[in-house]
Amino acid sequence: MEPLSIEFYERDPLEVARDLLGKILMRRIGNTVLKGKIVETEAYYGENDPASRAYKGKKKFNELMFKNCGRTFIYMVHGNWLLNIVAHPRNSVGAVLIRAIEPLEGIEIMIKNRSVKDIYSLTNGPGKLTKALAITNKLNGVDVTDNGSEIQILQTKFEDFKIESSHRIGVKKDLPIKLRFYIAGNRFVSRR
DNA sequence: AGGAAGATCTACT
DNA sequence: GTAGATCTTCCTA
Repeated sequence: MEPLSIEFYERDPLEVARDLLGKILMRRIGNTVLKGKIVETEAYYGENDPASRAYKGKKKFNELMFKNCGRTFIYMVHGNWLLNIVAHPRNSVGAVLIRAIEPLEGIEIMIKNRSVKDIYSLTNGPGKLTKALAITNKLNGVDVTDNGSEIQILQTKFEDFKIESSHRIGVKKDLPIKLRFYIAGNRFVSRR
Protein backbone atom coordinates (compact mmCIF):
# COMPACT_ATOMS: atom_id res chain seq x y z
CA MET A 1 0.00 0.00 0.00
CA GLU A 2 1.24 3.45 -0.92
CA PRO A 3 1.14 6.51 1.33
CA LEU A 4 -1.28 9.28 0.35
CA SER A 5 0.34 12.09 -1.65
CA ILE A 6 1.14 15.64 -0.51
CA GLU A 7 -1.65 16.96 -2.73
CA PHE A 8 -4.17 15.07 -0.62
CA TYR A 9 -3.32 17.34 2.32
CA GLU A 10 -3.19 20.62 0.37
CA ARG A 11 -6.92 21.22 0.68
CA ASP A 12 -9.48 22.56 3.13
CA PRO A 13 -8.95 20.76 6.50
CA LEU A 14 -12.65 19.87 6.53
CA GLU A 15 -12.32 17.88 3.29
CA VAL A 16 -9.09 16.25 4.41
CA ALA A 17 -10.62 15.21 7.74
CA ARG A 18 -13.59 13.64 5.97
CA ASP A 19 -11.45 11.88 3.37
CA LEU A 20 -9.02 10.45 5.92
CA LEU A 21 -11.77 8.18 7.27
CA GLY A 22 -11.12 4.56 6.28
CA LYS A 23 -7.42 5.18 5.52
CA ILE A 24 -4.68 3.28 7.34
CA LEU A 25 -2.53 4.86 10.04
CA MET A 26 0.78 3.01 10.11
CA ARG A 27 3.40 3.21 12.85
CA ARG A 28 6.79 1.57 12.36
CA ILE A 29 9.05 0.92 15.34
CA GLY A 30 12.24 -0.62 14.01
CA ASN A 31 11.05 -3.74 12.22
CA THR A 32 7.68 -4.00 13.88
CA VAL A 33 4.64 -2.47 12.25
CA LEU A 34 1.42 -1.35 13.90
CA LYS A 35 -1.64 -0.52 11.83
CA GLY A 36 -5.11 0.86 12.42
CA LYS A 37 -7.99 2.17 10.33
CA ILE A 38 -8.87 5.82 10.89
CA VAL A 39 -12.49 5.99 12.04
CA GLU A 40 -12.78 9.47 13.61
CA THR A 41 -11.22 12.88 12.87
CA GLU A 42 -11.64 16.60 13.55
CA ALA A 43 -10.63 19.60 11.43
CA TYR A 44 -8.96 22.71 12.86
CA TYR A 45 -8.40 26.01 11.09
CA GLY A 46 -6.15 28.97 11.79
CA GLU A 47 -6.70 32.47 13.10
CA ASN A 48 -10.48 32.46 12.75
CA ASP A 49 -10.90 29.24 14.76
CA PRO A 50 -10.90 29.87 18.55
CA ALA A 51 -10.36 26.16 19.28
CA SER A 52 -7.26 25.98 17.10
CA ARG A 53 -3.71 25.91 18.38
CA ALA A 54 -2.97 28.51 15.68
CA TYR A 55 -5.69 30.93 16.86
CA LYS A 56 -3.34 33.46 18.39
CA GLY A 57 -0.92 33.55 15.52
CA LYS A 58 2.33 31.84 14.83
CA LYS A 59 4.27 30.76 17.90
CA LYS A 60 7.18 28.45 18.30
CA PHE A 61 5.10 25.50 19.46
CA ASN A 62 2.51 25.75 16.68
CA GLU A 63 4.65 26.77 13.72
CA LEU A 64 4.24 23.34 12.14
CA MET A 65 0.60 24.16 11.45
CA PHE A 66 1.77 27.00 9.22
CA LYS A 67 4.23 24.91 7.28
CA ASN A 68 4.43 21.78 5.16
CA CYS A 69 1.27 19.77 4.63
CA GLY A 70 1.41 16.05 5.28
CA ARG A 71 3.60 16.38 8.39
CA THR A 72 2.71 15.33 11.91
CA PHE A 73 1.88 18.00 14.51
CA ILE A 74 1.86 16.57 18.02
CA TYR A 75 1.12 18.37 21.28
CA MET A 76 0.17 17.66 24.86
CA VAL A 77 -3.26 18.20 26.39
CA HIS A 78 -4.12 17.10 29.93
CA GLY A 79 -1.21 14.74 29.97
CA ASN A 80 -1.98 13.14 26.59
CA TRP A 81 -0.15 13.48 23.31
CA LEU A 82 -2.52 14.22 20.45
CA LEU A 83 -1.69 13.40 16.82
CA ASN A 84 -2.55 15.87 14.06
CA ILE A 85 -1.68 15.95 10.38
CA VAL A 86 -0.97 19.38 8.92
CA ALA A 87 -3.48 20.08 6.15
CA HIS A 88 -4.47 23.32 4.44
CA PRO A 89 -4.62 25.01 1.03
CA ARG A 90 -1.46 26.86 -0.03
CA ASN A 91 -0.64 29.92 2.10
CA SER A 92 -3.23 28.93 4.67
CA VAL A 93 -3.20 27.31 8.13
CA GLY A 94 -4.82 24.16 9.49
CA ALA A 95 -4.57 20.58 10.72
CA VAL A 96 -6.61 17.42 11.19
CA LEU A 97 -6.77 15.67 14.55
CA ILE A 98 -6.87 11.87 14.47
CA ARG A 99 -9.37 10.99 17.21
CA ALA A 100 -9.80 7.22 16.90
CA ILE A 101 -8.58 4.19 14.98
CA GLU A 102 -9.66 0.57 14.63
CA PRO A 103 -6.69 -1.70 15.51
CA LEU A 104 -5.69 -4.01 12.65
CA GLU A 105 -2.10 -5.15 13.10
CA GLY A 106 0.22 -5.44 16.11
CA ILE A 107 -2.68 -5.49 18.54
CA GLU A 108 -0.72 -7.38 21.23
CA ILE A 109 1.84 -4.55 21.29
CA MET A 110 -0.87 -1.90 21.59
CA ILE A 111 -2.35 -3.79 24.53
CA LYS A 112 1.07 -3.94 26.13
CA ASN A 113 1.56 -0.18 25.63
CA ARG A 114 -1.75 0.61 27.29
CA SER A 115 -2.45 -2.09 29.86
CA VAL A 116 -6.10 -2.55 28.97
CA LYS A 117 -7.54 -5.78 27.66
CA ASP A 118 -10.78 -4.57 26.12
CA ILE A 119 -10.07 -4.05 22.43
CA TYR A 120 -12.84 -1.48 22.09
CA SER A 121 -11.21 0.87 24.57
CA LEU A 122 -7.71 0.40 23.17
CA THR A 123 -7.62 3.23 20.60
CA ASN A 124 -11.02 4.94 20.82
CA GLY A 125 -9.70 8.38 21.79
CA PRO A 126 -6.96 10.78 20.65
CA GLY A 127 -4.80 10.29 23.74
CA LYS A 128 -5.40 6.54 23.81
CA LEU A 129 -4.26 5.86 20.28
CA THR A 130 -1.01 7.80 20.65
CA LYS A 131 -0.19 5.77 23.74
CA ALA A 132 -1.08 2.49 22.03
CA LEU A 133 1.16 3.42 19.09
CA ALA A 134 3.95 4.87 21.27
CA ILE A 135 3.68 8.33 19.68
CA THR A 136 5.17 11.34 21.49
CA ASN A 137 6.36 14.82 20.51
CA LYS A 138 9.67 13.28 19.44
CA LEU A 139 7.83 12.39 16.25
CA ASN A 140 6.79 16.00 15.55
CA GLY A 141 7.22 17.01 11.93
CA VAL A 142 7.43 13.48 10.52
CA ASP A 143 6.43 13.28 6.84
CA VAL A 144 3.51 10.85 6.63
CA THR A 145 3.71 10.74 2.82
CA ASP A 146 7.22 9.23 2.87
CA ASN A 147 7.27 5.43 2.79
CA GLY A 148 10.36 5.39 4.99
CA SER A 149 8.81 7.35 7.86
CA GLU A 150 7.95 5.98 11.29
CA ILE A 151 4.41 7.27 10.86
CA GLN A 152 2.58 6.99 7.54
CA ILE A 153 -0.95 7.21 6.25
CA LEU A 154 -1.71 4.65 3.57
CA GLN A 155 -4.16 4.63 0.71
CA THR A 156 -6.81 1.89 0.78
CA LYS A 157 -9.11 0.22 -1.66
CA PHE A 158 -12.52 1.79 -2.02
CA GLU A 159 -14.79 0.93 0.86
CA ASP A 160 -18.42 1.91 1.15
CA PHE A 161 -19.45 3.37 4.50
CA LYS A 162 -21.64 6.13 5.83
CA ILE A 163 -20.00 9.24 7.30
CA GLU A 164 -21.60 11.15 10.12
CA SER A 165 -20.57 14.53 11.50
CA SER A 166 -20.94 16.43 14.75
CA HIS A 167 -19.47 19.35 16.60
CA ARG A 168 -15.96 18.91 17.91
CA ILE A 169 -15.63 17.23 21.27
CA GLY A 170 -14.43 19.04 24.35
CA VAL A 171 -13.81 22.44 22.74
CA LYS A 172 -14.79 25.51 24.71
CA LYS A 173 -15.55 27.80 21.79
CA ASP A 174 -16.58 25.88 18.70
CA LEU A 175 -17.36 27.21 15.24
CA PRO A 176 -20.95 27.10 13.98
CA ILE A 177 -20.11 24.37 11.46
CA LYS A 178 -19.65 20.70 12.30
CA LEU A 179 -16.01 19.70 12.04
CA ARG A 180 -15.94 16.21 13.55
CA PHE A 181 -16.35 13.21 11.25
CA TYR A 182 -16.69 9.51 11.98
CA ILE A 183 -17.71 6.25 10.38
CA ALA A 184 -21.33 5.53 11.23
CA GLY A 185 -21.84 2.51 13.45
CA ASN A 186 -18.14 1.79 13.96
CA ARG A 187 -17.54 0.51 17.48
CA PHE A 188 -14.09 2.06 17.76
CA VAL A 189 -15.38 5.63 17.59
CA SER A 190 -15.08 7.58 20.87
CA ARG A 191 -18.76 8.15 21.54
CA ARG A 192 -20.11 10.73 23.99
C1' DA B 1 4.05 31.34 39.82
C1' DG B 2 -0.40 30.16 38.17
C1' DG B 3 -3.66 28.44 35.02
C1' DA B 4 -5.52 26.61 30.83
C1' DA B 5 -5.63 22.91 27.44
C1' DG B 6 -8.94 19.42 21.49
C1' DA B 7 -8.50 13.91 27.69
C1' DT B 8 -8.68 9.76 30.55
C1' DC B 9 -9.37 6.97 34.56
C1' DT B 10 -11.92 5.62 38.46
C1' DA B 11 -15.84 5.29 41.23
C1' DC B 12 -20.05 5.79 41.77
C1' DT B 13 -25.66 6.68 40.84
C1' DG C 1 -23.70 7.83 31.86
C1' DT C 2 -21.98 11.48 34.78
C1' DA C 3 -18.60 13.71 38.30
C1' DG C 4 -14.30 14.64 40.04
C1' DA C 5 -9.28 13.93 40.37
C1' DT C 6 -5.27 13.90 37.78
C1' DC C 7 -2.43 13.94 33.93
C1' DT C 8 2.08 17.42 31.45
C1' DT C 9 3.33 21.01 28.63
C1' DC C 10 3.26 25.91 27.19
C1' DC C 11 1.37 30.62 27.76
C1' DT C 12 0.65 34.87 30.43
C1' DA C 13 1.49 37.72 34.24
